[in-house]
Amino acid sequence: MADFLGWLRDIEAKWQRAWRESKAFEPSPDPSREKFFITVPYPYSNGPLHIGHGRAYTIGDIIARYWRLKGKNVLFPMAFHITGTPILAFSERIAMGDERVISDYRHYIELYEGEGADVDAILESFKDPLRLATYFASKMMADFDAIGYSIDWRRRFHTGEPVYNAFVEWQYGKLRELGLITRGDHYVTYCLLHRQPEGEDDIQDADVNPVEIVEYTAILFRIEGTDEYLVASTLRPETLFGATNMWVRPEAEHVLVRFKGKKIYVTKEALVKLQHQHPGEDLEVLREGVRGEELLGRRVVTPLGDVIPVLPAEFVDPDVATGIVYSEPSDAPYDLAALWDLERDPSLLTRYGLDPSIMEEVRMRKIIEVPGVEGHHAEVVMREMGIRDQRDPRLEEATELVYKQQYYNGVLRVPDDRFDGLPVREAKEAVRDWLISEGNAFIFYELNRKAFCRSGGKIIVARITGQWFIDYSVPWWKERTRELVREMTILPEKYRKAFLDVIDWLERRPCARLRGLGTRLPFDRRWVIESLSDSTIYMAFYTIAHIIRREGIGKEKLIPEVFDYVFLGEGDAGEVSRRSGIPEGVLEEMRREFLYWYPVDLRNTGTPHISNHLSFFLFHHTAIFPREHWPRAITLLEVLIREGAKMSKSKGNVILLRDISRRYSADLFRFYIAFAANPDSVLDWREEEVARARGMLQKMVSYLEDSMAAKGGVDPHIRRWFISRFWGHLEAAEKAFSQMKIRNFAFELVKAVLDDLDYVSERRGRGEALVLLREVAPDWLRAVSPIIPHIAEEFWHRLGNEGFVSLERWPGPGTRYPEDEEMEDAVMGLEADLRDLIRVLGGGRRARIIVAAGWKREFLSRVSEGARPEEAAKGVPRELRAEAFRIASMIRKRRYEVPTRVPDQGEEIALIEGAREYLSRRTGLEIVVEREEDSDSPRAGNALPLRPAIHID
RNA sequence: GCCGGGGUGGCGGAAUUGGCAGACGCGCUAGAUUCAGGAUCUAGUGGGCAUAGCGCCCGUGCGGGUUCAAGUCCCGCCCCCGGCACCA
Repeated sequence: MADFLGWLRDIEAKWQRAWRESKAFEPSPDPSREKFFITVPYPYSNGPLHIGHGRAYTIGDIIARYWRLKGKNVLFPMAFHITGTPILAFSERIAMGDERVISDYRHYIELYEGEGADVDAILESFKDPLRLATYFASKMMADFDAIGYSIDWRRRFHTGEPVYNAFVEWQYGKLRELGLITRGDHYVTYCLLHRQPEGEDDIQDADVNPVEIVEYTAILFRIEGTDEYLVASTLRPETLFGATNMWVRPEAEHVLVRFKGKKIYVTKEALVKLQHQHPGEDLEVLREGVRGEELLGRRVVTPLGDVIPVLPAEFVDPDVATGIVYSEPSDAPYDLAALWDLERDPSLLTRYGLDPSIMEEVRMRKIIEVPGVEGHHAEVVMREMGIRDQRDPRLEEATELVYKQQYYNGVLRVPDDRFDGLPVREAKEAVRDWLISEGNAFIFYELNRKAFCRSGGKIIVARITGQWFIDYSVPWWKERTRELVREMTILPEKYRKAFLDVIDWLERRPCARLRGLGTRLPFDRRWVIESLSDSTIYMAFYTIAHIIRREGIGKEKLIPEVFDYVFLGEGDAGEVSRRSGIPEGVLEEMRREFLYWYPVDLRNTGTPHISNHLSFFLFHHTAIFPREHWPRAITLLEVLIREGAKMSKSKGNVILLRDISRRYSADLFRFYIAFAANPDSVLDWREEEVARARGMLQKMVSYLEDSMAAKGGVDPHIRRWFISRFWGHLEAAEKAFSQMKIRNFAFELVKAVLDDLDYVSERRGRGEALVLLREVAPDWLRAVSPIIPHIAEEFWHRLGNEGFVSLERWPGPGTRYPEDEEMEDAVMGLEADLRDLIRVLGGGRRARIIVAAGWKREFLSRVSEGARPEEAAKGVPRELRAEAFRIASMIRKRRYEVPTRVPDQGEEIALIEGAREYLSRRTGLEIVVEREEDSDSPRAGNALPLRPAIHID
């Protein structure tokens, strides 16, 4: 075939059209048939999908088609997700004229529209985020169709549709009634430029260098003789016991503010953070523009009552926490280094009018004991590393080293019974809690690093008040969900543990934001339900979406009572009809449809969803639905990479789904996805392997074409062998499928059968292979149709069949002929042995094949029927008994495997005679068959049933 | 750090859960055939030793252990990947 892929694409388009026109995959409830409801999470429609997404949909479609073939009434629906900020953000950036985004989207549009389209007009329309979303949704539909997915598109929707909003509002009303929605404060990364929370996606480099929120303890130190406080921040409040002095950066700008009734000094940077972390609280600024040097030389009283001086240090960063720190040189390398600097160079003090004698007030104390560390820990480490001053960049490393050792092995040694003897990791929390409870400290949130949003705005930590949460920590809810996970099917099984761990780990989770597309919280309309939280039970909506659309039912009619009735069976259809204005019959139809299809039989998606979407999916089902409507199974896929590397836009190595039907072919893609890797391993898309897969399909098609009109005789043994193997492959495929080993499934169905056809071609000639293929073709086409439905459909019709192979039944079971399989294995083994001998001997002219004597067959027949080899050997005539025991010992050592049925000598001779021409052709030897009884070869005694002795001359 | 998943030939990766490790494929080697195409076909391919075959020894990150039998189970290490919560 000159242009195999071209031919494939043509038949693919043809059959896709035929399926669509005949509405082949639009199932309705049919109580006489078992249903199978499979879902794959809907895509987020902000741009074209790539083959990574395609893996889950393709495997999903293979599963859908398989169960359809097994006779189930299969529903495979799809919808589109538009909730959240990304679509909104892209739309806004297009409206703002962001060149990079515009160029990306222009490119996407060109990809789909081709020449002559008004790209600018379409781009212009994207200023409306909904238009952007629906544009890509419709393109995704076309992409999916072009891969041959058997989706029921009547049920599609997107998450911005008012009717969907009504559904989600109902869901959240339910969750609230159940007491699963709570409200409280929440700390987030917040952009000062945009004045809104911004997550990882909006922060520069956050994907590679993560931004985390860390908790400092901000401790109040009263300035002696005043009612004002310096507030120093620390990650290690337990070191307060060793505090020797305060550090202030001389040139930093500080402010005096009234906070929680006290007058406190912090840096001006810290003030902004305080304001965002304590919104709505009185934060009265009393003095501004206080330079750090003004504070130097004062004495402060620690919460422990010690009096310590305020000294200058340049390592103090005014933009970290409160911008002031206290010094604990025994355990903090930075502090010790700064003290050394001051001792070494008194001018650092005198320049601020401080008398160097102030250093005498600094009294280092050892408060943490670590086994094996003598003296001050910081000093020990710094001397080892050779660090001398506070500008040394290795101070970070030294700090980390000390902290690590102390965290694991350190014990606090202080004159305070409450804390003395506590391990460092416990002391830290104990001291912090004590300080806070006494009003001497508060928590100050800070980032682990400086961060800026993509537009350059500074990111800080802010408190969101009145944040709505879903409270996954509610014990009965967790327990119900655990029960579900323990009962349901999860494949591969190894992920079940991951689900249980996620359930344990989940606590409260914010479920709404103040920005983004989606559904508003019904009980607080300022908030939009966050995108992962509005997609947990939407599979239920598929069961009625087409009816809502068909009937033109609007949001206003979809009052909560409608969903109560349809999904929970609550209330009375007549009453609900009166209230909602939806005809009673329609309500009942929706109820029937839901009851028929629910629960979800299978949800298929990638492992990255375990810790979020899939767990929420399970949680929400157990909260809202009765047990009989909980999901039945989850199947999981690992990710897809390309040529060993992750696909990413920045690498420019993304293959779009759109390209599949143009650059490859639907069946080739499907086959490759199925064949390249099992779902639980990473699939590496490699062009060379794709070409290999194409070669296999081409070979398959070529066999099929040639077989269409094949007829003629076939060797009966070879026929039984082939037919038996064929059904064996189908059985193996079914078994593989049941374990989600899709690769093995594809292997058995395609490669294994092709290999057998090749073998028959070699053994008996291509003509016989084609006749055999013609015999099994209808069954083969049915079986492969889940993977390569277009090729299957094409040849199914060429064979003169009516109707779609896609709607046929899985074939079999067929007749197996284990003896023929075993006998042919013997021929293969014989060939291999002959080849070995030629290699060892360096050649040969003639091979005498000596088949085992009759007495061995009688003896071994008894073994194959279940007798123990030694027992059976006893029945052998005395003069042969030694030989029989030798064979028995071989059997026990697995040096010889007894055939399941030992053929008689005549049969075995016929077998080898039948293979003589083949063996001769393959080995270049003349083949002669002899009986052991008649042979004068010294090797004749080696002969065993189906393992003849060989004598080469 | 916490939670999870993994370390098997030159490479990607198999091993029905304790039962002949390396399936399948890539690559490589040799041969055949043909150049109308990214070729195709045949044989070999973990290391070592042997050889009239249907063998022997060693080998699954490291160190111990259980067992007739361990890639698989147990104990202790090392390394890699993913996730860690207003992100679709």
